[in-house]
Amino acid sequence: MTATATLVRSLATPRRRDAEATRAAILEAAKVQFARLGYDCAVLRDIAREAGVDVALVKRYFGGKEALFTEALSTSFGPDGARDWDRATFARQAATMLAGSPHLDQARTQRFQFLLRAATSPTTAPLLNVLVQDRFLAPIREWLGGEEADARARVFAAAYIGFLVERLIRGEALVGREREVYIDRVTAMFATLLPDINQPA
Amino acid sequence: MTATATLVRSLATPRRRDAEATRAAILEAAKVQFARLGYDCAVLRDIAREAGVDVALVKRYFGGKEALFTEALSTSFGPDGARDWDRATFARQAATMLAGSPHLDQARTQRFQFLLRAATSPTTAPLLNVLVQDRFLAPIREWLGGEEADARARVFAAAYIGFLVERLIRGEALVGREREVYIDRVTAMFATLLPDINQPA
DNA sequence: CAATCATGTCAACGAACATTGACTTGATGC
DNA sequence: GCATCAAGTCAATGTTCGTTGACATGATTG
Repeated sequence: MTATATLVRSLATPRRRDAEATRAAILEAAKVQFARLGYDCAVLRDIAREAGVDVALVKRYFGGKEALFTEALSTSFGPDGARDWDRATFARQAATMLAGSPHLDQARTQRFQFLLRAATSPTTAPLLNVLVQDRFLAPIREWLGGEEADARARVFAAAYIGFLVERLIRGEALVGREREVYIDRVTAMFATLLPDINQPA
Repeated sequence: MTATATLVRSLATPRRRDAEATRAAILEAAKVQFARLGYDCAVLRDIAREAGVDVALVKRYFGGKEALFTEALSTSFGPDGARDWDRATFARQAATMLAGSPHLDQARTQRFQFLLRAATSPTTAPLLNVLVQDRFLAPIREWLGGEEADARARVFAAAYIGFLVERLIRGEALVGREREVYIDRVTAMFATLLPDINQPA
């Protein structure tokens, strides 16, 4: 687990005394740890060790744990969203993404874990509130379009969060037929939110 | 904040040396704190203070922090809603329940917060997993019946949690037309999980 | 009244962790 | 080559918190 990161750094960039690379390594390790453990359980020593760096450098480059978290969180909110989703296959794409292919988009899953953990920690929740509104809810609403776009966007976001939580709780990856059924079901639910589909009375 | 609990205890039950009452006070204070802060951020000293009790008594009555948490979680996992749902109106009933009464129930909100915090902390997630499996998933699965009941039950539970989370985050109650639209949308999603409805390809 | 046990109090230990500042090492410009 | 400064290392400090065991006190029973 730790070995990989340290190994990569020591082999790929054997030169030391590279401020930029060091800073980037710390930030990357921080994202991993914060996503996996949340702000409170993540430990600076582990982050530093995973980056192959001394703990004191965290202070030098970021100022402290909270500042490091803030920067990691902000940069994890990249322009990822639903912009490139196809309207016809939107529901299935979202469902597939939630099912989480073991190899495909580990980075994306990690980011969402990061956000969820940030949202449910009383320490970091305030920091996240604005970001969610601006960079997640608003784009989804705009992309969905149609009547009652706002309500549908919120329902989508809510269901989405629910599936994320469920995946976090279970931990194990979905495979085989179980995965297929899961995707089908979630797809069916998301499909009800598209503007061209009317909800049943 | 602290004053209330201490006050209640000191006035209502002026007699000390009541093991049962002490235990109950600790447990109640624990539920409040764990719901508000989560397992990691909650502090035994604050729990004890809120219960008007010395910290050492936590060990005496519960054994330790984790055991206290487990018991608090377990007793907070009561059967929340109706198991006597009508199959024809199940989806709408569930959606209506999620929309909630316009005035939010504080006790229920606290329980939801508790569960959510428990779910998203790596320390306590495994503990919650078992409870969810036994007391929530299994009954739902049995009630749903039909083909792939297990997968559908899990999807339902996940979405359900998501809507709870969304309500917790927003705080404000749903009213008027907004409430109607919300219920319609959620109903449409839940309806896809009933055994007699096939999901679209 | 005395003995006994449950209940409650107190002080302190030890581990974990963020933080800090002094010190060392390497590179860069003159 | 030497002075200067950035980059990196190391040891230690202070705090928070769960835990622990010894001690005190009130109730109950004979």
